[in-house]
Amino acid sequence: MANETLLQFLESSGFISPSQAVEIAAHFRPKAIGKHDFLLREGWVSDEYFFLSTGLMRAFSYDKDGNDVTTAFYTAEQIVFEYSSFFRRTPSAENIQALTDCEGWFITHQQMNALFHSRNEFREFVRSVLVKIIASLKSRMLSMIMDSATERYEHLLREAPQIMQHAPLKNIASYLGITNTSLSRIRARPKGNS
Amino acid sequence: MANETLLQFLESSGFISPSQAVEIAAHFRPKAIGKHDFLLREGWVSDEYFFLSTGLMRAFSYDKDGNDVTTAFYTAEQIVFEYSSFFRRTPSAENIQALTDCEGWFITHQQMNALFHSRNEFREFVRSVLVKIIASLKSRMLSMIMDSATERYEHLLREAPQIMQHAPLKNIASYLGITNTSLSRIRARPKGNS
DNA sequence: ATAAATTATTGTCATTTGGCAAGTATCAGC
DNA sequence: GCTGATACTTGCCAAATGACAATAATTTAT
Repeated sequence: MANETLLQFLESSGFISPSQAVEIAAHFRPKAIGKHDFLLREGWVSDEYFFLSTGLMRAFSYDKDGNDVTTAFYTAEQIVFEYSSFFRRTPSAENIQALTDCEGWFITHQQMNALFHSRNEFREFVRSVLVKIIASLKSRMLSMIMDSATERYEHLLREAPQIMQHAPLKNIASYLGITNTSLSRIRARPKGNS
Repeated sequence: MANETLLQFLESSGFISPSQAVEIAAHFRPKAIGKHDFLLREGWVSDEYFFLSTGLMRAFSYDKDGNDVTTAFYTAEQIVFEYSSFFRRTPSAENIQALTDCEGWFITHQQMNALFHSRNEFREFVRSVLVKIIASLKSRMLSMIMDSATERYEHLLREAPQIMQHAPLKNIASYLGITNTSLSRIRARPKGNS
């Protein structure tokens, strides 16, 4: 497994030059995760800053009735970790699981912190990753407020078809904030109908 | 206006010592915002990293029908800025407005970046602020998925009564993702009823 | 390949929430 | 204090979504 995608991801942030990317990427170690295996389990402290180069993952926790709720999907070329747990060194409330066979590269919390404090460009990179996470959470939040379930579904279909192809519908339903029954009906409804 | 609350806020992050807090706080300048005035308007680039020491603010934007949607409330002792706009130097999609007379302290983007790169402890502080924002967005997201409108309302009532006291109900309604009609009914409903 | 388990769809009906309009209360400016 | 504007409440009904249960389809394990 070569690390081209990692190099490209580091550079695409706009803060890291090609030669810096090579130096930084040298700290990352490869990691493969089989379908259905876990990157993180509830109660663990997230210790890996994981770049997903291929595959699909999801994060989930449980509601008060014990139902599994998907809180996030992670498609290729994203950093996957549990932000609160990782930075605060607290037990994670979430699980992160592979929906397909996955491959990627990781550094530990300690390595990440060392790079963060020693390299301006990596610092900017880390910050930009956090800002990107905030922006996507906000837009999902806004969508929950302003859009109907149907619109949210169609948006996901348009923006992330990989998810539709590989994730079970019940996971997609809870991610969209609806029941699987409703999702099933939305999908059955002839498209373009009001 | 003395800066004790700012000092205390910096220290309470756990990353900044009292003497460092004094040095860092020295860069902040005081700012007062009258009720209904704006800290940020749609289209501007957010350039102030603003610590709100007293008062209440809200962020809002507009949906496709032109309705005002409250995206966030900011109570005292929080950093107020538009994350994407501030860090990416792009025009803000949101407005940030004072709901009561407000006072606080700010540094510019440039000052913030200088401190971020020159001081380990401030760097950790900035990161912890971003992580806190992410955590609160996630818990609000989860609440949108798992809780009923009534539960979300009661939760807000419990966790942030200042908001209930000073924000118009229509702002609270859009923040909770419901219409003001529905909020009105929820409030009218005898509490504890199912 | 088969059986068991999981996942997805569909029917029926209840509940929640929304849309609109009328009426009431509150607030801001003069 | 008046007056107009804005905000809030309430009634009526419609639309969206959920709950539960019965299939149907698909996946997984053997």
